[in-house]
Amino acid sequence: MTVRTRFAPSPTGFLHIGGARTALFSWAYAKKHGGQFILRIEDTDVERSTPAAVQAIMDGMHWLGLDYDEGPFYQMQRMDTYKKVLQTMLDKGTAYHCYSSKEELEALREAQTLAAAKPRYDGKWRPEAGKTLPIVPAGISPVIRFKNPQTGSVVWDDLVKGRIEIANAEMDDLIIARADGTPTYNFCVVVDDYEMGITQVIRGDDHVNNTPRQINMLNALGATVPQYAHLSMILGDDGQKLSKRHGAVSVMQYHEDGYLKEAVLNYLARLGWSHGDAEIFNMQQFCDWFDLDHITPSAAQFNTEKLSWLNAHYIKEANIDELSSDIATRLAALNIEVKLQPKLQDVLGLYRERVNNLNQLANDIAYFYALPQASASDIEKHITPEVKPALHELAGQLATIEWTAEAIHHEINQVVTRLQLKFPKIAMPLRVMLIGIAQSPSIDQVMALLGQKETLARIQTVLKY
RNA sequence: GUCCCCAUCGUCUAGAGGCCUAGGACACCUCCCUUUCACGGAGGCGACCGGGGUUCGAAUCCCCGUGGGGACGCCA
Repeated sequence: MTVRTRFAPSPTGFLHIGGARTALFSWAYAKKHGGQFILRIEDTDVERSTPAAVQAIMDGMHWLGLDYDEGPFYQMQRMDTYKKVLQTMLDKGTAYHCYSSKEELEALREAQTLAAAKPRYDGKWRPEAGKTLPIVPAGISPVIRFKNPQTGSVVWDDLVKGRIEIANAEMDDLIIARADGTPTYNFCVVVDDYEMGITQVIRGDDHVNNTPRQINMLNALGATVPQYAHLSMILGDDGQKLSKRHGAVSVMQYHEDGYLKEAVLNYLARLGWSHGDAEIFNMQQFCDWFDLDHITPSAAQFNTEKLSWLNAHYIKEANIDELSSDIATRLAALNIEVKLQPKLQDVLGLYRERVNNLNQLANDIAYFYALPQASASDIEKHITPEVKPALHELAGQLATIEWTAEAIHHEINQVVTRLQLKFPKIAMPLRVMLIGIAQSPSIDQVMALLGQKETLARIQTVLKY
């Protein structure tokens, strides 16, 4: 049987880090086994679902390169199918109409909670051999409930958590269609997983409790039960649960925040899954290695520092043209236009080794294309009266030489030696004058890239004071 | 409250009864490299939640605690 997995988000918000990892694992599992990965949009909650959220989710998946083989399928467009199945179940007696009102149910729940019992439906309208049902009230449209078995238990071997057994006595008859006739989540999932031939359901931990109900419905439908793999959740950097109010951000935010998708992907893959000591691997390797056996069943805390470490690695590895185009975009956002000289690729070649973030990279090299603004304290600290003569002398010499890093280095050495100064004594003020801060790569290389004319102009500007 | 799940360095994890004196990675600390800041290199610090079993032998299996999390909607 060919493997078919799916990612089934509800379009009520962006694709966050947890959803992205679920999608990644489902995707990788399908790839690993030469199967299909399906995208299904669970939009039956009309109130909260939005087209913008659908777009946001697809944008996130697209950025990460999580391509799907089938879909997107929208549940709202599959109503006919659901209604047909609903009718079949009603006919077969595995589902029934329930006329209990929302108010009635709420009161019931309240009473049960008060009595410290598990809130659940009391089975008032559940048909039973020899049982007389209440009189159907006029003018009330009923909901449809699934007739869940009341004895025995549901057992499945979770591919992540192992054997899980839940007693049917713990479950009540869940509503599978609302009063307005629209089917609900657990029912749609069952019908879809069945009809789409899903073989492995890989989803979040929070669905563990839905699984036995879904298995019961699958059985009622005479369907093959897929395998289930429940992924534990991802906690925020602070160990707290991620929520809209606290720390949950779109994966696209990582793009904006200067992370390469390769880093995010590698990080996510390694969060809750491992392959021996492997830390750095590309998606091809990940798909080759991926298995459900090595997923940790416990929750994992997100660690931005490790993500940054991976980001640094992938910035070094990145294709230089792709990196350039990314950085040019970020510079544009800073209102800095990349000029022809120095070539952005060359500048990046000098800088990419030292950073772990693309925004930082753009920011660090901005001075090549825009005038830097040194702080008064840096100027005061480094451009002291005693080095000014040296700087003047150097400036004069630099105007005459061939403009290469070697020649510049040689020239600085000459001046330094002649005036009996330490190299940093002159390198630091040069940095402040040229770059605006006292930290940079090798100053001679920076100057070589900046160009003779620009370098001298910047030096003169400062020395005039 | 009921049910379900989880538990190894600060963090991500390796670990399938002897390869464990518990390994790797991030972070941190020290040193080296050095023209500053980084990068890089070499070291270091640092964990099996507690208690009972089972066994010749337990991080690993079982039970009980404890702690954390999840579910209990005409949400998904």
